[in-house]
Amino acid sequence: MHDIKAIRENPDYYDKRWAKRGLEVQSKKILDRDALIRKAMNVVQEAEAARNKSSKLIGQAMAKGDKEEAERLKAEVAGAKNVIAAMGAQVDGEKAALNDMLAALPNIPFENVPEGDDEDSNIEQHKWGTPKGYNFEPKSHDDLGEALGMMDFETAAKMSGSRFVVLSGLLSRLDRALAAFMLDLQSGENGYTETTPPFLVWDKALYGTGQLPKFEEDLYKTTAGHYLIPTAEVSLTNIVRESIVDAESLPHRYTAHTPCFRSEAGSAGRDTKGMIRQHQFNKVELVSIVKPEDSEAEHKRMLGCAEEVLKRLKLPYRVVELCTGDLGFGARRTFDIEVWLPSQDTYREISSCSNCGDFQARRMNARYKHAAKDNRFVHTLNGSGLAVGRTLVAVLENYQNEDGSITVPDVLVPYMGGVTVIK
RNA sequence: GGGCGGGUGGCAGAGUGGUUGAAUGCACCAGUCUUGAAAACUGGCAUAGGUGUAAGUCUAUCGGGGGUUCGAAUCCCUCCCCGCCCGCCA
Repeated sequence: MHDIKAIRENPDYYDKRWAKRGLEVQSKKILDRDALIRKAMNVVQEAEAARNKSSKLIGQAMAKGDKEEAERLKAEVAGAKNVIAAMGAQVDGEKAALNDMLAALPNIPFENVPEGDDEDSNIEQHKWGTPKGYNFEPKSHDDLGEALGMMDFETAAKMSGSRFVVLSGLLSRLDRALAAFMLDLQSGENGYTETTPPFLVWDKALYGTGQLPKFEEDLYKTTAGHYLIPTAEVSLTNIVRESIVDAESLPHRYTAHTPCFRSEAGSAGRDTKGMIRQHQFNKVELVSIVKPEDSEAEHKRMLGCAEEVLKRLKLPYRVVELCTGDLGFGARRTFDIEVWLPSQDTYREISSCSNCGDFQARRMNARYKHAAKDNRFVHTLNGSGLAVGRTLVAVLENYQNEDGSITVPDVLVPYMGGVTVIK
């Protein structure tokens, strides 16, 4: 959510930053509506003040037994109420319309974010590791998994349709091993508090993190009215919603291993093969709640925490900073981590670390006590640490052997019960 | 799912239609006293918004929404949450 006061004071700045994300001028219609609301509100409030004043006098007149005066005042109040009802309805309607406008506008990028229209303008920050050469044609993860008899898309399709998979045996175990390894790293060494949050949330929680109201079609909704979380970012960030936390308690760092549910509306035909794009996948998420002055440093730290997973798995990757045109709705700055996939001969996204500034905090009213009588909005950050399904894909492809077996990365062997090769 | 009881300021807890934005206690802030602290005493202490250079002033808010009334924390409806009992159930 955007600060209407800030827009009033500096409309050009907002328009310029929104323009970087490909939006037309917004401030004019926002401020026109805002002015209209304030004008109408004045009328309503004056009528309300008159009503309150007369009502109190009625009480006094009644106490004195002055029926005539009371009746006269009642007529006054009735007049005021007509104004309140008519103008009040207009104010409510305009306020809702303004709120809808603001809620649908994306966050504004930080000044230091590279400019550009789309992913072609993203900037590679650094690379780690070197893709190893193969003296055979590397297979795709789904070919490998199916050949092993441990990755079954057809069976999943029978019960759930496309974009689902049944893992079994050692691949199922590998999925669990990866998640456990990531959780141990993030909670044990990196200081994130391990959390088991709800997977079903209300609309207001999704509104808080920015998935609603604009992206409802990407979500699954239950008959009871809950939504399935598309990422644990929703559950973990909403931990601080509608609260005022002590400044000394910051930063808060949370991690959780959860399934994520995405309808993938609009991505028909993309990545239809394999496990890259599923309706349901597991992810270990990282969320930080920090003071505004700490969010840039925390962002770098979080990126490092996510990178560490790939380093220990010895998977080659690169880090890309998203340009203004490629930023997600709620983000002010984002680093993507892309892992090397030999079968595709390219890097594919496996993590996205975003600093949302106070954007989500405003939407969910999450503040910290800066000083007595001075509560300020926190900054929120989220990142994948990592997407488990895509990490499994990367392990299969990068650790494949010519005979179709998979060598288990050293750090995962203890989590695999000592198994060193999947065959 | 059924029944009963609750939801009031940072916390505890009064308040069942008329200067109640809300008693009281605790916590917190400032001051007096003290070498310092504690205790005691004095004062202050909710949030959001409109308006104003400012002092100020006005409006809204007692879980959310709606209603009754000249007037609602108080009455009615509805939803949510918490507690207890029953039923069902991993």
